[in-house]
Amino acid sequence: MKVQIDDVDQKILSYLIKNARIPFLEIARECGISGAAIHQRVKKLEDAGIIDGSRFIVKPRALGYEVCAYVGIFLDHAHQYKQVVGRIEAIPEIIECHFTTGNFTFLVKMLCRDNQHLMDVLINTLQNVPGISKTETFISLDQIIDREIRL
Amino acid sequence: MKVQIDDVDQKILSYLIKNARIPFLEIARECGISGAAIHQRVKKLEDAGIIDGSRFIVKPRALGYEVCAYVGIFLDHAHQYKQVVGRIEAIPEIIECHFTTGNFTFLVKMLCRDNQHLMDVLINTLQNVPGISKTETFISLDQIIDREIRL
DNA sequence: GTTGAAATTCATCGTGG
DNA sequence: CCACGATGAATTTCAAC
Repeated sequence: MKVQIDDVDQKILSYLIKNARIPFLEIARECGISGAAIHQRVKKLEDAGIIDGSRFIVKPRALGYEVCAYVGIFLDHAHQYKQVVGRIEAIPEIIECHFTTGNFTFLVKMLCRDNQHLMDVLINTLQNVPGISKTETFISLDQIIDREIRL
Repeated sequence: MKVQIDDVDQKILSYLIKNARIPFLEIARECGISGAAIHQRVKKLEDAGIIDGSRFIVKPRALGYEVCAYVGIFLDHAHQYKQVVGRIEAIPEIIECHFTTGNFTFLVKMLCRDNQHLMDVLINTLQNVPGISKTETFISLDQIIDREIRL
């Protein structure tokens, strides 16, 4: 699972991380090697699992999702982990879920249309999951940074 | 800043969110309209700021980043907000930063190579920022969900 | 908003150094 | 690992409906 990444791979990734639709030939010109070589390296990186697909980034606001919140989740008992994970996965408003050290068992990131919607998910969905004892909500009033790892 | 998105736009976005490199012509065939129409609609969505670029997703682990952590940041005084933001932006390990309600002033997401690296950022970088009084760290032992909004 | 066709550019294979 | 060359496909533009 450990794959060697050289400088050229890094350079390729640094372009693709910023713009998934950049033509391979443009990267090739920047790197001074042929398009076929870029093609092969990208394929290698994909096969190795280093690249995990690509995505267009859509602003949640534009789709009517005005509220972003993090929710810390407490469990009654640790052994309810699996069932709770299953229930959480079924909640579409949750776009990230981490199993964390510290006070919470889970820390999840949610996108909701408005505060009413957020409350609905908290009260009617999350708190109804067997095993979840309580939650702690942090509403993101402003997302100041959102970027990829620096290569 | 409010733009109308119809069903076709939604369908286009639903494809591009999952795979930024899918050919527009393939989307065109699925939607039953011409490739040129897809091209123009995507351009419209980009110009309207609904689409905020595209990215290849790279697994942090593959690049040697083994540790993902969320850190809650407390400030001495609220008016130090601006300076602290500036300092936080300069920390490359921080890939997200939210201004949040609740106990913390900021909640940031960090990627570090290992626990040693994490500790270094916490002690030598974050705690050295004037205005930051203390921090609370949640290490993500497992990221269970990572997805885009459901369209 | 949409189409269809044209010109350009690209992705993706070989084969071979 | 890489370059080259060929071909089929995709992108992009534009006139026109």
